Amino acid sequence: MASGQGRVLELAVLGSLHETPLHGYELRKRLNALLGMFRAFSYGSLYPCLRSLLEQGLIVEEQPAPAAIVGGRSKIVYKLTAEGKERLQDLLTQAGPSAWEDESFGVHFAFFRHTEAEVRLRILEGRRSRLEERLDSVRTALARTRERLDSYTLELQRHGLESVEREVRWLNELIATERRGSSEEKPERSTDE
Amino acid sequence: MASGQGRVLELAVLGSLHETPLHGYELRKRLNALLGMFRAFSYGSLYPCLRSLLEQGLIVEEQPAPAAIVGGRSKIVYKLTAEGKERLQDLLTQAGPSAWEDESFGVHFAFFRHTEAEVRLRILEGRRSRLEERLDSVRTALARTRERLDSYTLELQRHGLESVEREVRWLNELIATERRGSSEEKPERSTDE
DNA sequence: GCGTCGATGTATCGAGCCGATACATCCCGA
DNA sequence: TCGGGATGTATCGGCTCGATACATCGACGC
Repeated sequence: MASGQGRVLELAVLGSLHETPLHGYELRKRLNALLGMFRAFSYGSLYPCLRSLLEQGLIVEEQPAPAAIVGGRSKIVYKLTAEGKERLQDLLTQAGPSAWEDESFGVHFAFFRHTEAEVRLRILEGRRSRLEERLDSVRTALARTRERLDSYTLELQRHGLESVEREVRWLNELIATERRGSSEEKPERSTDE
Repeated sequence: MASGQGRVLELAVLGSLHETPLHGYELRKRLNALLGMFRAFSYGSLYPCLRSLLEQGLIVEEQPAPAAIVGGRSKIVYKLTAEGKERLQDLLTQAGPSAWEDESFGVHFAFFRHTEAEVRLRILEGRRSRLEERLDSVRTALARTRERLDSYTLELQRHGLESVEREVRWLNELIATERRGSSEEKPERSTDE
């Protein structure tokens, strides 16, 4: 049973197949290119997820033209079904913790183009408060134990704190841009799809 | 069978117990405080790891004085054995990929105080080249697909790249400091321990 | 005295995910 | 013609997390 709770791969796959039908190998390449430094899914996750999506009827194996079979190597091309598109819309509407935790935020963000402005804003804000929560708790813990820590640990803490503070600042800019955009007009999506 | 390959928790536990004997709950709190934003181990990892370390004879349950039992709640305090200390020394000497991958680097760094200068340098440099590898591969992939990406994805890529570049710069500073330090003297550790 | 609530404390289970691996085909250059 | 590298599908072992269950302690109000 693959991706029961961790819908994040499910979203990633559905979102990718929404653009164009793909087979596993190519799908993984695109996914990892799409997510860059944030995540890299492995086959051990991808194939079980594809099977699960098949069983749920959210995707189907596409029948290529016979000519294509003769020339090419055997590959299984998956495409979205109508139900799959519905589910994708569902997932894109989610604006709870499952959208802004570490593992999932990047994927949701990568498909923001297909997400409503209001949902985008809530995800961004949710992620920001999540990070600020952590910042608080780490800063508190640090204040209590600062004297007991050596210089390496201190440096590690400092660096960790700084990166997260930087990410919060990044989110602030994004949120400001979103607000500016949504008060005037839809932040123009290019002419794809 | 817990922590068979992923010695990272093993190192974290052994390293913490080296300072002072601890029970599970307190151990976890200290560990997570030590690692700050980098990692947060859960009981689902910690307890199996403790059991495994017990079986290997690297730690033992400490017998508290009877008086302590009467007053306190039942808790199981673990302390390092001689073999445990040996193993810790072993782990601190490791300077391979297992020391500089994402999941483990933070832990190794957090115990740099107990690590030889030469090993520290090799871990730092290993981590740096690991990150530069990833930077290369993502930048290459990005160059090939830049036109097909929307502005959100592009922003995600840009941010991801920037954070990692920043981490490389951080490593550069640390490496420079290490070299300066080791050519003159041990980079003074405060009077703890 | 009594309830109860949050922190302390030990422990396990289900499920997701990764890394390694196996296996097969295609294409290109030596 | 032979081998190596990219393409392609698929699984297995094992680690880790999040949720959860259970129990006790101390402090608080009443």
